[in-house]
Amino acid sequence: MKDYSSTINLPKTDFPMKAELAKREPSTLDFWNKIDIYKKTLEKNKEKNFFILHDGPPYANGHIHLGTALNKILKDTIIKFKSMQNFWSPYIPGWDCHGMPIEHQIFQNMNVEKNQVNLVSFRKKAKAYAEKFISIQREEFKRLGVFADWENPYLTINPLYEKIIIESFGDLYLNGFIYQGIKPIYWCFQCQTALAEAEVEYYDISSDSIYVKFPVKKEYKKKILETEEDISFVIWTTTPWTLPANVAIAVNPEFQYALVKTQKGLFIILDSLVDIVLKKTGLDGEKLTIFKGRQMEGIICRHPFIERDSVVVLADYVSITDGTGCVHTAPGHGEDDYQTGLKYKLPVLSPVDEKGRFTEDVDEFKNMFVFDANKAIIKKLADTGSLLFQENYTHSYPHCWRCKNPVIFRATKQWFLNVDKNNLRTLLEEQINSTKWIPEEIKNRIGSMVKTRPDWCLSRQRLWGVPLPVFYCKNCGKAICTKETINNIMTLIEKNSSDIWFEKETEQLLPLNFLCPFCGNTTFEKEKDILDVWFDSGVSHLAVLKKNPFLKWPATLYLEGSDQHRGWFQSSLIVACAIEKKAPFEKVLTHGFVVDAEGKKMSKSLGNIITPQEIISKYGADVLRLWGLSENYQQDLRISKQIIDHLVVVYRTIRNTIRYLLGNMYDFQSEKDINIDYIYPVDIWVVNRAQKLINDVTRYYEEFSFNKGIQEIFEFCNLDLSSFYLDYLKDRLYTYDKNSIERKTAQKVIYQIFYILIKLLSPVLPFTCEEAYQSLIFNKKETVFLEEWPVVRNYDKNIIEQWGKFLEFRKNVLKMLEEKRTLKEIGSSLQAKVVIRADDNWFEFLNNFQPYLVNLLLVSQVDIEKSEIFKIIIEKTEHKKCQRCWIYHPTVGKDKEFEELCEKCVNIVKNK
RNA sequence: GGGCGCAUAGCUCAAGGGUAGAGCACUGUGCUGAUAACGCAGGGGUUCGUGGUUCGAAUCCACGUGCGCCCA
Repeated sequence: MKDYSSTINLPKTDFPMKAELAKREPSTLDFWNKIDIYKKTLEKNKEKNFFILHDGPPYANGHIHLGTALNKILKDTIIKFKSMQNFWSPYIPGWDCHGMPIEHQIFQNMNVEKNQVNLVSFRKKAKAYAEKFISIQREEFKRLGVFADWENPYLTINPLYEKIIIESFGDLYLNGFIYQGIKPIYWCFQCQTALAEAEVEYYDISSDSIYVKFPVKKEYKKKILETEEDISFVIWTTTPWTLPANVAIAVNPEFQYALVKTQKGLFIILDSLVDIVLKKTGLDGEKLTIFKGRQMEGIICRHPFIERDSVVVLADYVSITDGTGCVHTAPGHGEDDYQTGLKYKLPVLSPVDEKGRFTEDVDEFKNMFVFDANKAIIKKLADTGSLLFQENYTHSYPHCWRCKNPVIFRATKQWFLNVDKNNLRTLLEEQINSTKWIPEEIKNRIGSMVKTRPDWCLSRQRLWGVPLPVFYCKNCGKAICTKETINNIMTLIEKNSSDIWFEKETEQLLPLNFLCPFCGNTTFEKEKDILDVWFDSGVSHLAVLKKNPFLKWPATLYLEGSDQHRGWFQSSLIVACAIEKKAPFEKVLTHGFVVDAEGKKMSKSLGNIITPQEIISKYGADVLRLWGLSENYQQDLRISKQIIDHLVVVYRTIRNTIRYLLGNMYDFQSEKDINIDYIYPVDIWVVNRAQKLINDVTRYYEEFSFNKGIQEIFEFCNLDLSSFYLDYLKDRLYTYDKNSIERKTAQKVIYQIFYILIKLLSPVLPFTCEEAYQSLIFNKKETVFLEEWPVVRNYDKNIIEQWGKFLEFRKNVLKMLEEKRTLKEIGSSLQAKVVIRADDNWFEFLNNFQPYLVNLLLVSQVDIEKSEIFKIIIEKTEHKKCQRCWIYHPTVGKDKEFEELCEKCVNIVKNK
């Protein structure tokens, strides 16, 4: 038997089936780099509509993880999409460079303490550290295929950026948003320094747990019971030394409290703890009444040993299991207490100095170290008859990470941004309402946060940051921040970076001959605290969007993880509303967090961390991108070996479809070819189907639902192309004459579909699409990213519907064929003859598809007969197989010269 | 402990009161002219649990469980 494979037109392409992305992607990166793709794609859209995605700065510490990778992949995909849609969409990446984690790391490297360090050299080290990780992360982001202005990122350590931070602070200060208040912080009396949350470690210690009477003032007793007897709240504390700062008693509004009559008077105790308290204090008791905590709000008690009121307040953190249910509250000595204090506008007392000794505000215990004062205070309570009970109590307590001593909570003077100044909070809420939040539900989340949030504490007792640009007069002690001082600092910082604040003496930071605006004095001190890093990034829209004429303010889109509701979204919004009276973004899109196969977060201790580097080096960046983009990223995103394996298969399917299209276009290369008219109905269908694909995918991308778009593309490749259209097309492509109308029109369709697919996929799989695009033999631009997004032409819904019905019919035929195949009556479907008994409707419908039914069903014979009932019958064909086109045809054997061929093939072979 | 959210096939996702649906994976099979490919068919679900509303609930309500983010 003769081999005819050399006489048919088989696919031919250099585009390999095996992706080997890890190996191939770097050369695509080189290519992009060489042609300066970011600039080129940008210039294409000069003077077009703006689409400004403002990059939230990742922290310049460590390598990127899957979360940061996901964030950049999403941003990049959106920008690539918008750029192809001809939007002016520059992408200026940023980094957050100041702050605790870097400071902490440098201290560990240097192995010294905060007050031992040379500020200037310390800051140099911190800067170098940040810069090191900026370069590392930059390369890692580039490797993901992200197009950006990598040479000109915005950095919060750039002097120009720092200048804007100072300017913004000054702006807020001069408009009255900034005030000084006091707030408790962790304080190490040994190291004499403030500690951040990350710098405390919790160990168990044994403390004095005491129950203390707080008598209710006479005029408030009737709120509980009309009686001549004294009524007292029994409070509980494990830090007796904080009692001098007591200003309130907290009760839980929802719990039941009892008034208990004992030998020592009437006591208010949480109902469920009465028995325990009586047992411990050795008292007998009788419950007189029961009431809800809520009813006691506002009752005023007397402090047991200081002339001061203590008011009953409500707090839901009051525990049902420990103590007495009435919690001693000192806003100067605890975070919970402070928050409650803010709510009730309680004074923040903190009569303790930096060495942990009582100040003169506590006359009786003045200069006494607070932990030593515990005993003295307990004695005092016992002497005055206020102490009801005392025991040792073991509990977890914060300690300094360096000296390992227990820390104290101590309130210090700090700078705040007043969220209610000039109705700022109302403006924030209005602006939240007029911003488009995606998904919509997150509006509630940020809305309720802003509604209840306290003033923003801007002070940090740290070294690695931008200084709080405030001076204090050495004579009158007043804080000074004026237009003049701010301008002077701005000029200095622009020239020298914020290091200058730490390098120079106070007077050198002030304008020449500066006088205190309050008292005319000439000597000053500079503020030692620095600004919260959230303030650094919170002004990025001013420093980046406002200062660059090629960008615009407000941004079109912010896109960050859902943790940024509390973070950057809020800090940016507050700064913008206070200064510009408007939100800095039009839309805000959020994504979830990356979790493992079980939905658990990734952590060292669980050992379930997967890094982007692992995936890229094994499967390539395009597979990683496909992962992020084919999940619903508005929820948490799972990742596991199985998920990646699945995506590799999806990737291969798409790649292979593209490869097949390319392989059949190797000789399709002129405008003349493109201008042939369609003649086959099935071609017209697939072209319409592709238009619907463009329409659907574009709509999904517009709403950032990439997963839905990708699913549609994938199903198009699989269902419409692979399993039907391309399978059907093989006969036309392979067996007809190279330049026949059958083959050329098929190629035209393939060419068009290829273009559509490549464009729709290029924001998602940039490496693969570029590679495929470069394999195209004619009519291409320098890069696929200079192509324009396909515009949807009108498509005929009727055609799509008709063919949908046909494909359903085809499915039935295939099922019947499979039955015969199982019975071993046929192998290839080309061995089959299909007899269709059709009623009038079906007869008419199927006749529309003649004379192509044999081709469309990939069988050798189709007979349609009219009948009452619809039925499909499969028989084995009686014809002989053509050895060239494999179709079983009645003309096989008719030609003397080529007895093995059908009429069509005989003609083609003879013409060669 | 509080606020916000999520839970549908082994995996990624659909269905938003009326028989739970795709693709992948899996199993079987055809082809050997997309070949580390391609075609066809099949099995696979207490829709996280428990109650409630309803003629009828994956869908609406309540409570719970698990998980995530933020806060404490």
